[in-house]
Amino acid sequence: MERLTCDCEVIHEDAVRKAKQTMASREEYLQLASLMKMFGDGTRAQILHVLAQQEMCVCDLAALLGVTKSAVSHQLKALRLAHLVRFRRDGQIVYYDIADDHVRSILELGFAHVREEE
Amino acid sequence: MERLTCDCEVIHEDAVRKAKQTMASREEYLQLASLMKMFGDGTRAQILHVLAQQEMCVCDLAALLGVTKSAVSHQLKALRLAHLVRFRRDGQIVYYDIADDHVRSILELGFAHVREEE
DNA sequence: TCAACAGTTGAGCAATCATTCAACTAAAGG
DNA sequence: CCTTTAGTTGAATGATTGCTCAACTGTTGA
Repeated sequence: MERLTCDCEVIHEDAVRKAKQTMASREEYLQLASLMKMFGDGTRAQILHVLAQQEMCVCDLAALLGVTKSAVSHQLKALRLAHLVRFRRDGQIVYYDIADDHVRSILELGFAHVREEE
Repeated sequence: MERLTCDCEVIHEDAVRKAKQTMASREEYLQLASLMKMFGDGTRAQILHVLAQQEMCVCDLAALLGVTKSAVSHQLKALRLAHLVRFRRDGQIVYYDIADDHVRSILELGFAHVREEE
């Protein structure tokens, strides 16, 4: 009745109690996950890495990555909603770039990890 | 014929050329994405954050997160394959903890970003 | 005013994914 | 041995997701 999701008792009560104190809220973990999810796709990772070095328009990004403008635009929208990229319009052309330096730092750490392991 | 995926010409050839030089390989972006994907789920983010502070067994993790042992075990397997967690066995009990400090750094940066924005 | 082009959007589809359930392995204790 | 318990695994399922297609917006230049 009181525990629907776990079929076993807590084994180390003190460890669980201690963990509960340092643990963040479920809300925060979901926000963190949403953020990290933006880096968790090959196309988006590539877009972010390119934009971390220079601003670029949708059409050039599409040509660079070898995907349709539509696909890039969809991903850019997701990145925009996550506040990871900014954009400015110049005539018909929309230029995107990285919104803040956290993004660059996270990318660097990620690459460092990937390149170290085997 | 030569461009199947983009219905527009490259607008800024120099920008594209420059980007191509600093760009990593598709392989590397996919590896980066695989890594970041591990942080991109609420349950896994929570597991990683808890394990970043103390080792813990599967059963306690399940009770702490309010999910089944099976769910935790599946996620731990994914984290293991990504080399983000280690484990040791003591009798029937398996203790997990974070594999290296990169994980802690990435978590910290992520949390910093989440807590700053609005 | 209208044709052309950069970009956006939404529906639809295939693929991926997180969880549950049930069956399984492995270790401990009687 | 045999039972119990911690943990793993694989199949099944419902939800998410990334892409494509086609239709649309908005700006430019004739």
